[in-house]
Amino acid sequence: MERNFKEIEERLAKGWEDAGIFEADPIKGKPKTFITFPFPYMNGPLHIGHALTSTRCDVYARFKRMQGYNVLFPWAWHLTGEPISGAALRVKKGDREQIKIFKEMDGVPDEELEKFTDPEYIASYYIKESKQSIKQLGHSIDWRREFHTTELHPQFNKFIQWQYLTLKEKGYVKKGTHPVIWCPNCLSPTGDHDRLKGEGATPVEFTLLKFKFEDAYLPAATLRPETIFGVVNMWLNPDVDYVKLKVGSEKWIVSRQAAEKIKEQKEDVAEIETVMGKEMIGRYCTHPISKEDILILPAAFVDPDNSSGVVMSVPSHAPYDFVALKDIQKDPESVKKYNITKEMLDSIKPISLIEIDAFGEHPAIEISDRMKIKDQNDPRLEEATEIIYRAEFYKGILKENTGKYAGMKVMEVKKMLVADFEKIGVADRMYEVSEEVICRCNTRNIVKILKNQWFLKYSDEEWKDRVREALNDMIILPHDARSNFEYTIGWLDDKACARKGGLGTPLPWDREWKVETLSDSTVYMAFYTISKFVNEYKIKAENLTKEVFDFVFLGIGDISKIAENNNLDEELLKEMKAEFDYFMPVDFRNSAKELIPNHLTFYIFHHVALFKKDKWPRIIGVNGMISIEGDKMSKSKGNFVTLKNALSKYGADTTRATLLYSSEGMKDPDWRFKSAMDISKRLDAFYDLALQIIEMDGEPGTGSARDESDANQPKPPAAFSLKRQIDRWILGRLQGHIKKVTDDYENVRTRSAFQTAFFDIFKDVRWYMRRDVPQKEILNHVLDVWVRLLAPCIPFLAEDIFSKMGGNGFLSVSRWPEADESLLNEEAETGERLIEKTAEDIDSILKVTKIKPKKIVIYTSPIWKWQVLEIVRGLEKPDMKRVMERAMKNDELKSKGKEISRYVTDLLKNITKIESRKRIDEYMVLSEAVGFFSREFGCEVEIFPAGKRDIFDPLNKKNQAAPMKPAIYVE
RNA sequence: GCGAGAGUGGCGGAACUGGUAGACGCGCUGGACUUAGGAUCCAGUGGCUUCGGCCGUGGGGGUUCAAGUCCCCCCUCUCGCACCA
Repeated sequence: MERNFKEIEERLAKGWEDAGIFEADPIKGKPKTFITFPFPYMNGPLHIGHALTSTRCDVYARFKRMQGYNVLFPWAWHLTGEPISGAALRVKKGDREQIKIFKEMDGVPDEELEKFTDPEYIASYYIKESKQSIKQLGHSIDWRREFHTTELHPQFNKFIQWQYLTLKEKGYVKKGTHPVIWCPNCLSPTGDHDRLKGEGATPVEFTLLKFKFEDAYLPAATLRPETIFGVVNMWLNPDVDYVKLKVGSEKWIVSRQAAEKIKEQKEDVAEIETVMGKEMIGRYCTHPISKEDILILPAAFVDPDNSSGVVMSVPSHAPYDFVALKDIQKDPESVKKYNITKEMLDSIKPISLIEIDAFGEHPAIEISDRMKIKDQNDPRLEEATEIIYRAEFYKGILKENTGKYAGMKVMEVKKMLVADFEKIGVADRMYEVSEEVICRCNTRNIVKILKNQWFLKYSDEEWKDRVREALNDMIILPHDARSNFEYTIGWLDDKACARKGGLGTPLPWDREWKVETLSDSTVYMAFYTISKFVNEYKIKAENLTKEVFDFVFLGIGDISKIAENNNLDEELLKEMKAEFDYFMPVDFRNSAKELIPNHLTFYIFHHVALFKKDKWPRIIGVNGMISIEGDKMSKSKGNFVTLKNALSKYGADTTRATLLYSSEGMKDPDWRFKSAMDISKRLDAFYDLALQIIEMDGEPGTGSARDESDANQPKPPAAFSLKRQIDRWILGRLQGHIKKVTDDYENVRTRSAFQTAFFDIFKDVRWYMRRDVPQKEILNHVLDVWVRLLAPCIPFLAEDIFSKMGGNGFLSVSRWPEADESLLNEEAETGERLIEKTAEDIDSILKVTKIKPKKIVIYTSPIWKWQVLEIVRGLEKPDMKRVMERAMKNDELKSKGKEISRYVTDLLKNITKIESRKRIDEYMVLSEAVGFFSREFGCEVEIFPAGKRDIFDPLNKKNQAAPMKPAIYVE
């Protein structure tokens, strides 16, 4: 029969939904498992990466449900942040790129696209579509608890406000100031992914050293404030417009571009007038420390876009300065127009202030000579600067002329020096981007100091300690990932938790700020436990006050008063609290590994801050990052695989199995079209085999295994006839598989689980059917266990086969099989191994001799060889002498000294190859399999024990017979 | 640069505490069954080979009776390093 996955999947999804089997309510005394998937962001359709992570959650949910846990697996949607509202705005403006993404990548039809100017509409569109996909994918979700974030959901909004009010109360939220990369056009911080250029760029702090110039200051920007002691001239760009600024009570002269930055970084800044660069050249400013006159010289290399546009010159330690100065000194004519004379130029001499072993008096001069740098346009100046900077920073020591800093290392003195200079009003600071940043809106970005920004105090050591405590009690899967959490907790610093743009929940005490996306996704799982009531009873947002949440989540307050104050039924309030108490904490949460340094760690932080210890998270699972055909998945590359497309192409089971089988641990899985096709074919084959078993002759189809009292428990196998080794073998193997698969699911090792539950059992069943006439009852039982083991991975197919077997109710809520240790059968295992190996050996003999066999004779090992083998195995360091000593003590062996020594020599040669199997009665095992051998090779087969006298043995083969390696004669 | 993970056949990938490397799947080769087969079943499949073996887990050293696995050095790839979902 054809496997029509569409028909099967649609029918069963509806069946599950109609029966409501995935809806979970508290059941007294029944253990629960609470599983959550990080709610997806709805600015586009779900993709195959979401599906990987969510399917891992669903596998765990289905597994635990079958194990008898009351499993709650809810779902919600994340709308917080800029992208949805940004996209809506771009659609409104007719942005072609954006419209193309919606149309071509996401497949949004034109009539829908028209409404995409509204962020709420975009969200609702994708929620609808995604919900459909998740249902189709067979996730066992309790949809009654569905919700979405931001103020678009007033009740959830209240929940986040409760969270933040509580955090603030506890002192985990504070006000702060912070430099960010800022787009002056969008009027918002620009994150990495919002940049056309400058990914990875960060704000860098420059020290401004203020040189008095007439009634103002020239603030020279530098990363090397200690070199102030070596300044001999000043550089300004003659072709640049400078601006005189009022900065507080001072006046600064900086480039026009710098003025715009300073406005974003300082208080009380106003522009006074424009000053042309060339007007200032040839005049003198005053050194802030030595008070000496410093000549201002022209320099084209001064970039008005970089920091203040004012550069101090330290030719002794800065190659640029040295080379530029030399260029001018060589050609005094060029600066004559600024009224600069040769004498003025010649009086400028480098001042050395840093001592370093690798260089002499003037390192910058030395390196410029060494590298034969021609002039200030030489591109290698960059490299020279780098070399000197590094060498001096790590190894340099300040000289006598630096006053109180003399003798100190450069790397140690920086901070102290800046602090000192700031104190005496000589230094200030400004921020600059570490490299050019261009926003997606095509605007060049600057650094802005955000004031009155709200921060989560992740730097708090006490908080961190409690997070570490929580982490210690948690299970991290895979275990390797734990160190990533520890590392993250270590470096985590205060984090801005609110933004001004995009969608979100306003901070209750400062409503112009909205809780940003990584900060409103940390404890929302608690909301699932009450969203059922919110949805069902349409509880109003205004009734969800802080005291209500305090009561439900923390057990604080008097229930009657709270009920009255908030117009809520007391019973309802009680039920909400009971629901929370029952289902919390979250037992299992899973996501991709990229979320460890932020979301997953924040998740622990907030739980620890808000809830009692018994509500802290239990297990976190992580998986790798998915790629498509070996490439990173991205919309711009056009290799974006949506869940919807995968489902329509391959169906749910194939999609699930392909994902689950694609990787394990932290390895990055790769989605390949071909793998999906392979899996699909294998599933077809499995379906055929299952139907074949069901339709086999024998007891009518109900063969497997139910009893009325416990509808879905597999039948105790003891009732089967286990006379044949092959029957004992397959049941024994099955127990081993049950144990392994159970352990794999427990640790969410889906690849291993699927390997065993699908392929390994498949292989065993094939062997069973080939080896002898199969017993229908046994196959029915195997299939019954088999579909249970597969149900978490391929729920539709497993469920369908289960129902075709005549199973009662739904497999999805049937019992998980338990391994029956008493059925593990090493003897049968060894026996089958012997048969398999013997068949292989005969095969290769036939191949080499090219005989078409008329008769095959198999000679099994004599007992004494087993005995000798056991002696060898029993010795820690076997050698000939010790083995023979032992053997000669045995009366049965004594008479065979010569033969034994020959055999032992052989054994010791291949000592590493000895299999440690228990002795079996080979003669009996092979005799039982005579039928199998004759069928396989199409001829008469005889078995003799090699130890027996007077047996048919024309080529004297029997002496070669050894344990697990019978001798073979073919004619 | 820092932290984490990884590098194994033609391919995807196994190998838990060091113990027959390449499980399982794909592909390929041969065979069986077939009106047919892109179906199914069976067998073979790391390289070299004078057919006795020899060499093989990114590269180079080391520990051990025994190393993909442990130790040291180096190379390459992936993810993360925050105001972004």
